[in-house]
Amino acid sequence: MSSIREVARLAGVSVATVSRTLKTPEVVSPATREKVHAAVEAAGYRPNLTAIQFRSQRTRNLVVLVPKIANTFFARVISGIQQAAQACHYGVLLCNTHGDEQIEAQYAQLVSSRQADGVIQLRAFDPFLEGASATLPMVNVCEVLDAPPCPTATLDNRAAAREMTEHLIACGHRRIAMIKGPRRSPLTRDRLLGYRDALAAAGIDFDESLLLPGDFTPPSGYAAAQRLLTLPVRPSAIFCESDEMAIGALQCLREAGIDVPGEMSLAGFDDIEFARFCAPPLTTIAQPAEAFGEAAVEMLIALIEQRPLEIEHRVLPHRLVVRESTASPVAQQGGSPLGVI
Amino acid sequence: MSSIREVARLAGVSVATVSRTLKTPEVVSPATREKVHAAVEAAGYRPNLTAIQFRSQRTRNLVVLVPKIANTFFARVISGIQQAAQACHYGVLLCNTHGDEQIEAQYAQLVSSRQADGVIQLRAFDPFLEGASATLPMVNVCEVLDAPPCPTATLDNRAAAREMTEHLIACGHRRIAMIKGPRRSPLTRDRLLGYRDALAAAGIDFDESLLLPGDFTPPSGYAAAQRLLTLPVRPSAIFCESDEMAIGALQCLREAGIDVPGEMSLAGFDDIEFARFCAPPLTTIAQPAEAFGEAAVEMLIALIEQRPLEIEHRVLPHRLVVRESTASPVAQQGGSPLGVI
DNA sequence: CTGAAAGCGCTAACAC
DNA sequence: GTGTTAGCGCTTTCAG
Repeated sequence: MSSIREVARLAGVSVATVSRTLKTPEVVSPATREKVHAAVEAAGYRPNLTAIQFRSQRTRNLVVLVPKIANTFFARVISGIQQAAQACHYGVLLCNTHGDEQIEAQYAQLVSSRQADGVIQLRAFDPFLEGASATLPMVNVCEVLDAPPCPTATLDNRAAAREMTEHLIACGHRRIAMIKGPRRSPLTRDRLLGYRDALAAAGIDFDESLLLPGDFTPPSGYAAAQRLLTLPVRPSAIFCESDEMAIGALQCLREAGIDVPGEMSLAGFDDIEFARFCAPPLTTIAQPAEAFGEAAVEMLIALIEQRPLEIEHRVLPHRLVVRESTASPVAQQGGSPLGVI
Repeated sequence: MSSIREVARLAGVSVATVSRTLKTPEVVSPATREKVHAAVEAAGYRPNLTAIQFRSQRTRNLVVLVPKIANTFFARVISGIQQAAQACHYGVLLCNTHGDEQIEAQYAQLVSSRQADGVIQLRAFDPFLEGASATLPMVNVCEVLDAPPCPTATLDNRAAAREMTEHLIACGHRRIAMIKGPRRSPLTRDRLLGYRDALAAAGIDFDESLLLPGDFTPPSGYAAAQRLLTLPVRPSAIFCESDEMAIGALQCLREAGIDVPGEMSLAGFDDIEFARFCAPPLTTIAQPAEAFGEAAVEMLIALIEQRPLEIEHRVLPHRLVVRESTASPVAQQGGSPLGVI
């Protein structure tokens, strides 16, 4: 493992000159530059990154705190983060937190231990955030924070939920159930607001019994759908706060022999890859997963490099994607087989 | 940012004693240990990881090279890696290579630059591997390498494909198509071997026209299924080398009005989360994704810490999961609606 | 059991 | 333009 010293010896120059040739070649004469490069080659020199990091107090690493790596949506965000970081010559240190705050805090310490220059958080409710963000560069994306102690990028969840609800109302539905995320999540609360906005605008009474909690996973969607089917007056449409829950709900409806969208319209949220491969393809709200990752990296690096942020809290665009899982409840009498086969 | 020196001053001991208290407490007297711990507390001391890494020539970081982070299967493997690494106090540096060998080589250099202690590769065909693995700790999982230059963990792909084919034959199928992965992949070749083993054992002639190439994505499965439907004599079953391709194929069959499994049996590979939520739920081969990650970490850390490996090339267990997408071609006359709704 | 001191590989003043 | 030199924070001999 040849060091800069070995290269200097080979090139017949000082270590400082080697360092300069590598870092700021313009201040070195072309002739010495040549010599140094030749020596680098000859020595098979590879700079020791740990020494550079140690010396420069910069690691060019970002830590990413994610509740569940294997989640289809998060995986796309991570992919976007990795992509953007790589372009800026930053590395990505990945941490699966399982929503465990202790693990989160522990990993965030990597930054105070100078193993990383900043952290990207993909979730909300963080006591540790409040204290930590004061001292270390941090951003939060995808989730909603009520009093964000750091820059954020989110969706306009209220508007998105309103649009979806309006779409269902426009189809002719008036009894629209909602399978929700965890109760205490601000994100879920915002979406409820949008749902109620749309209801109110259409003069439809809000019915609390049509609200079921879930945890964004298929099994929770399945369970919620089951409960909805036991209601004295069934809804004619179900709006799920994640495609995964919608997929679980779809399974339940299929097993119960209920045709979608013939007898029940179903909508999701996220537009994961499999949404278009459902039977029937799922109406949903597309979230710009990779763009969340890019925004996170962009903002975090600005923070790290002490550049001012133009926008502290970004709102990324969503898009209502209408596929075949939602239709008019009138058509539900006919029950087009096209929706099922 | 208080350093070890500050702690030493506060505790009234030397820096060496502080270092020892932190690293090898057993060689320090209980009394001094107390004093040091108190001083650490008082100073709010956080060890500087970059200094430790630099000094000790160990980073406790693993780099993971993955072709596509957002792939459902890889995401699970990554999750397993992260989990296992965390348990061993190692960090995970994630790199999306897009199968680009230049990027892979560049990232592998992180190790020679001592930014990481070893690399986990999740794919095959790597010219750089041959040279690199000689010098740096590296393992390869999930993929198949013909002349592995490093420890590996794989499936017995031949046996798995044989089992699935046998299952289809046992159902009564004799014309079984296969939608395959990229041609040059050894993994895909092994699975073809297993497919032919089963065919031969059942006395069924091999028909090359039933083999279609794909790239593991849903669109490629869709396209391949389309081509199969134009065949003069259609197969009665399709075996896809990934669930994602099966999902694409299922979409195609649905659009063509072909009932699964009534008119066509369909099988996948991987057992991704959505396989059981397909309509009908997909028969597939379950791969132990997280276990691949754990095996990778275990072997790599052994390599790094120069402990001998009991097994150089591990074969992880697979499992045939029979769901509703495969059935007897005899039953295909009746076409149970339960399969579709 | 503890302290003094010598670096790990690199950068950045500061001289020349 | 280039060389000399003093560390960055920590570990680790080597003495005591």
